[in-house]
Amino acid sequence: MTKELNSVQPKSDEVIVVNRREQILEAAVIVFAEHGYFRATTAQVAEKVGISQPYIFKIFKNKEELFVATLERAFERITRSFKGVNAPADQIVWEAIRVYERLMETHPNEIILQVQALGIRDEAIRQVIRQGMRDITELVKQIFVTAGMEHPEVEVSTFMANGMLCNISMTLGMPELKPKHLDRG
Amino acid sequence: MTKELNSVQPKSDEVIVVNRREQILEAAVIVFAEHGYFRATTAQVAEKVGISQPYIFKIFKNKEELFVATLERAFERITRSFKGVNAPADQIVWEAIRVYERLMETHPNEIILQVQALGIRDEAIRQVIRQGMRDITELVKQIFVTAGMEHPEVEVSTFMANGMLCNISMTLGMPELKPKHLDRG
DNA sequence: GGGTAGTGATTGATCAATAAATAAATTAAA
DNA sequence: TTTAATTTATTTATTGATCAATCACTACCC
Repeated sequence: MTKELNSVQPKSDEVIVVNRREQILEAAVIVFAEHGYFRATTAQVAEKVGISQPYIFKIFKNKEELFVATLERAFERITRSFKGVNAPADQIVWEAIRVYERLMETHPNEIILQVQALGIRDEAIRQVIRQGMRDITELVKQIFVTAGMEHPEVEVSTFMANGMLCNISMTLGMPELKPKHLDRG
Repeated sequence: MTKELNSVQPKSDEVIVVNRREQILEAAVIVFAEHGYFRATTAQVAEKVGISQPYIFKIFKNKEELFVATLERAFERITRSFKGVNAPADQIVWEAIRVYERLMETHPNEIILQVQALGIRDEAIRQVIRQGMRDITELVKQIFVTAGMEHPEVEVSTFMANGMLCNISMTLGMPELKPKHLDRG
């Protein structure tokens, strides 16, 4: 049922040292997205990696820190994706949408993770998501301004709102909730 | 610290029978909004009502059912608020926004509850929030159509997107995230 | 023989949920 | 109209599970 993720073939005698931290994060994203932060157990994450449950705590101080790390990773991927975006003013929004849509296809679990995090009341997690939202907003604004857009503030806000509705639509499994703009130009 | 909510003054000999179910729901909204569904304990809810913890389970089958009830209550309040909305096509959106903004002021905890619920992976809760979203979307659409609006589908979608961003802005305590439309017409 | 990578066994808290008992109120009987 | 019976409201005490986190140990490599 739960497939291990660390299926690494050592080439002859050369031992491939996989990064345990990365492996754990990779598994954690999946487990957290499926069961939610609180229902997910460190044992499930460990099982998916193929290590013992206590070993998680050799690498992450506690469960919260593990979740924070997965969340930060998710936000970093978003900002990294947006960093390269560049287009003339009349195309920049569609370009940004395109980039984000691809991200949602390739890393749906990270999107789910973020929607989860919106509702978590633990302060450490709230801080991460606040910072993440700030970073994305600022970055998108910078992109829109650079493209020479008319009303960047309003456009950024609209972009964030529709992006959020996209996330929620996906997390809830309600495709009918997706923003209607996106249907056709 | 945690103030009891059932401070009811019986008028002379006339005994005012307060509805325990309602009292519990009232307390639950507060406790859930503050700590989140999973961290909130039934003991905290009970303490706030001024009853014993096990008594909660005489009225609600389990914790999940209690949460579902609070969530349904929150959604009902939203739909009830929108039910009466009516205005000409060029004012209907602002009217809907006005109504929703008042709701956010009077019942912020119910909004927080909904944002929380977006990320919860338990199937019973997901169903409630899916239905709630469907109900609101449909109702807003009906209002917009009745007002004789040009592109109701797109407008409803935009309304939902900005509404969600509002909710998130509130839940995260990030006023700067609020939709920029709302600043001025 | 010390460092790195890892495991098995265990514990200590936390809570939802149950069960058994009690008090209070309401109805019925005498 | 007092009292007995019965139902309703509520509590105390307890349990049973679940898990994050710790500790003490092993195996391997340089």
